[in-house]
Amino acid sequence: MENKTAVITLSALAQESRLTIYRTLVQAGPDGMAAGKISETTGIPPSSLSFHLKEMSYAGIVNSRQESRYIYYSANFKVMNELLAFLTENCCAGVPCGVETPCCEENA
Amino acid sequence: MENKTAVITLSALAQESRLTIYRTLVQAGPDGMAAGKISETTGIPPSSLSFHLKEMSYAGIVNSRQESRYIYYSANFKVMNELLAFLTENCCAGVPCGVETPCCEENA
DNA sequence: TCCATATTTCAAATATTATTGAAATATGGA
DNA sequence: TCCATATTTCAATAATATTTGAAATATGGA
Repeated sequence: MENKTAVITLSALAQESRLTIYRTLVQAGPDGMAAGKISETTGIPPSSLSFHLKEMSYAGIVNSRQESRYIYYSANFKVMNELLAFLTENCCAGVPCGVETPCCEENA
Repeated sequence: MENKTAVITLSALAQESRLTIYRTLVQAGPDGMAAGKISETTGIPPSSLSFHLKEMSYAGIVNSRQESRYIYYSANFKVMNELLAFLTENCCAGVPCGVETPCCEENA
């Protein structure tokens, strides 16, 4: 991951509405949640929500799929893992240390 | 960590100059780097650098200490670990998975 | 096709953030 | 104290992001 890519990914999370949306989708799990339901759950008006989901899609932290009249959005764990790896890269200058941050390889 | 705190932490990283500064400090290691040297290394003018370091300090992702006429800034690994934990919280709805993201507990 | 509903786009206003030269402040050595 | 240098603050500008109602578009069922 490059610096610019990481900034785009981080920016997609560094905003209250979007972080709320992201965490709602993490909770919702791999099947995701329809846009209308996200709006209802978070209290974010549809047009604002759509704006933010577009940003998040562009950054790659969410995926979407259409199902009948609904569009389901879900968290993209693969991109999140890449971001975490980038942020901890060269951490401790290579010295091994104890912390382990498990994340969802299965849903990646 | 709360949603608002996480947004502040993420915002402190979600900007090209600041991510560059942060990664420079991660490379520099626990002893950190003097402000002037950071400016020189990254090409960010002193006044801009000062502005960004202030943001980063407020968010807690960097620490600083004065040494003679120099102020040394260093990455705060503890806060970064807390952020990573927050981002991966409830990941996979509790299902254990294989990815491990080691980070610097020793420098926390 | 027609309708109800789900979602997105548009547009305009508002709010927030970033940039940087110049001035101010702080520090320690001579 | 005086000077050289390190860093921050100020202030004005520029750039970017956020918000949301209304309108447009898309979808599938009747």
